[in-house]
Amino acid sequence: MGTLVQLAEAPSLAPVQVSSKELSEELDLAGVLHALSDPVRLLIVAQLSDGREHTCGGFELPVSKSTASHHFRVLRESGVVSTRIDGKNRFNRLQREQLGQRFPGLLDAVLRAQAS
Amino acid sequence: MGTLVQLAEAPSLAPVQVSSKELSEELDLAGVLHALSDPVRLLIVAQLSDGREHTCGGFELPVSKSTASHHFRVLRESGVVSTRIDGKNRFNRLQREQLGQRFPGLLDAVLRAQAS
DNA sequence: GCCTCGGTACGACGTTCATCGAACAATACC
DNA sequence: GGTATTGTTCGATGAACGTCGTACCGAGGC
Repeated sequence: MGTLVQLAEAPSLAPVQVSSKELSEELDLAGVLHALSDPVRLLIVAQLSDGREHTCGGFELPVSKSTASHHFRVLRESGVVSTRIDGKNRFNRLQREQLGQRFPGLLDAVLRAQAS
Repeated sequence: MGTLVQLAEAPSLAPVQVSSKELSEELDLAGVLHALSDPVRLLIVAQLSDGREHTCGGFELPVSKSTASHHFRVLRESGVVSTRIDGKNRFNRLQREQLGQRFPGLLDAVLRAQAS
């Protein structure tokens, strides 16, 4: 079974949040827009818009492995994407609920614009 | 009467487009999102969201005059804002129609998110 | 004419960014 | 144990960005 990092079974004194933004941090509008303002990252969110989980390697991206990892980190830290670790895979998922709650209609508009 | 720069009466061999994007250039999603991903520029579009025209000096911005001019240029070149010259004033207006047509719901979602 | 006012253009400066290759770490498989 | 596989981290590098002050320019007012 896959376990989220912040729910690791170890007695973690400082629970590391890898999957998405800390609950205390606010979703920042400028930060989210910046995360979405890169063509490669728009490709990622477009492929994630099916609502399913995708591993980092499951994307067709025109950049190197390390650059792709960088873009996943930007999306993670901005709160657009969450990551669940399972074995040697990272399963990424679009944070539709949180984003839709904080910025209603924003992600949908971006996805619709990207699709056209 | 104010005249748009690209309609200047002078026999301009290379018509300068100041007010907004060239008609030939496409509105670029990543470019628009990048233009909207700065706090100062979000302040500008928020104050422009009343639909009326505002001069560059009519904004309350926490930056210098030259920096503000830079941000207006980014908004202009991305197609978010158009500028009409009248006398010694530049009147800026939000490009709601063009943006709404190309990216339906996007600007509205950003403005709603910014307002909250 | 001169001077002010509104805004742009030009450098300059420091920061951030996107990109890469190489090294590293963790997991799974043999 | 050894070896892939998956993804992150670490410099490094060049480009873009945000910021500023100063100089500049066009329009109006004196």
